[in-house]
Amino acid sequence: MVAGRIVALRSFGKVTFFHIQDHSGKIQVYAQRDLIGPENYKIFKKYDIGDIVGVKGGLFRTKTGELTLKAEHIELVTKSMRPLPEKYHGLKDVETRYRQRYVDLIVNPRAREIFIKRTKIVRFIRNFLDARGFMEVETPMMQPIPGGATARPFETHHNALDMKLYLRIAPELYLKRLLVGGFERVYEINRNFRNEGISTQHNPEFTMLEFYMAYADFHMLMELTEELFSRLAQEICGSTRITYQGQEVDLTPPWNKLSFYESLEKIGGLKPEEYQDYDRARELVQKLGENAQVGEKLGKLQAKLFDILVEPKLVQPHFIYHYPTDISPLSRKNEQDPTITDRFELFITGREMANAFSELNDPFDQRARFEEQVREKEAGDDEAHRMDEDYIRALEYGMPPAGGEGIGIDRLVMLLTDSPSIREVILFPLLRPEVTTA
RNA sequence: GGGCCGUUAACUCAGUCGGUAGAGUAUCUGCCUUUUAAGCAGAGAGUCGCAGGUUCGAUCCCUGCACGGCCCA
Repeated sequence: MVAGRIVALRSFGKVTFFHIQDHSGKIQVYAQRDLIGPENYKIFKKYDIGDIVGVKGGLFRTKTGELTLKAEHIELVTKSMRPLPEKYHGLKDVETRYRQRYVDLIVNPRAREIFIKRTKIVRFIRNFLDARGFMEVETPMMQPIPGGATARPFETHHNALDMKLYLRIAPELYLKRLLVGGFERVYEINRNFRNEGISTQHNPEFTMLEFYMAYADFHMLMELTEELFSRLAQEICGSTRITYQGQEVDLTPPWNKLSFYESLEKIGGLKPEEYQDYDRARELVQKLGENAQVGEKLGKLQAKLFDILVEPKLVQPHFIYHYPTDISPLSRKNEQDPTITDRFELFITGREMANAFSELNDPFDQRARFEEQVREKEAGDDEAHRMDEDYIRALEYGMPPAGGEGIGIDRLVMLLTDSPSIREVILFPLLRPEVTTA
């Protein structure tokens, strides 16, 4: 007995060909009146495209050579009350595809394929990390202090405790508490929530991998990242050279490495005095059409210059390292130059794919960084990091030196499935509610 | 938040220089025992996104709104 949904139907009176589809694919069925009986055939003729049927019978090859099930018995399993979209053009309307993903999945093989690959990618990452002694954990999604990133959180309220809670913007500070607790290699793959705009690259809830590795530093993480991405590409796309939206992307290691300042010069075309002089940097940001607040830190201005002048040009994989300390409140300072940190970001196809650093484990420095962030928040930056006394207390017990990294799973899936929009790789992307009546 | 584009049958799309709409698919009926976008003949199916305005008359022109897409901030 084979069961599946009828997705195509060609009837010739006393004989009918149709295709049924299940999770594994499609197969043609041949139904002959004389074989299943005139009464049953009459009932069968009432079935429509979209109905789910069960078929019993043996296999044979038709004239055209297609492997086909010769039905001895057919029964209706589930009746479809709504017609499926047209067989030839399929369902194209993107709004309907996202709102009624169930229909999209029935009729568009490409949609099915993306989500199957997504599952494979996540499974591969888990295996990759598990094989290296990492332990998958779950940390709070609802947090009293939303930390670990600079972003606006969603707020909610717990009635019984009468307290404000936030949906997490990152799991980072909890994962590092686990390093303190002695779990030396931990990771979490789960949702983060950021109360920001929606675009082809942003959904308010998105999936993030974060992992932390005691006694590792950011150099080791670069190697690990190269290995993870190149092996993933090999596994999912069959090659480390892939195509994204018509551009060739070569993920074969080793990848390009440039310091943040080098990238401003070599790729952004700036001279040191243009980005190191506060007033000139601010002027340049404004000239490029970005707003620059009065009290904004130099690092922040430099990051804006980077976003405009450098990031879009990083199509091939690039590690950009040594980010300004101003904009890296959780990263360990560089030994030689305390104005920069031992942090890198990975860019591919002009997009940030990963963010990693040697973790700041000095409680005194961490307190000073938080205090600086609080000052910025008071000065009007509502994305600045908040003070987290318990996190500092945890560091005071001693956190082993460690490297930590975050990788945006949605963007990674976009890259590996050649998808132009994040909504193509999220089963149910956020949309405004439908007005309708359907 | 700004700009541009879209919204017509369940789906994919035409269309009306302003006179209340068509095709193919799907559905229903009839014919058809190897088809695969099967074929032939016929039928039903639309608050032309919503609300105003202009007009004798608006799906079409104007304004606003909603939803969506792309780009920008």
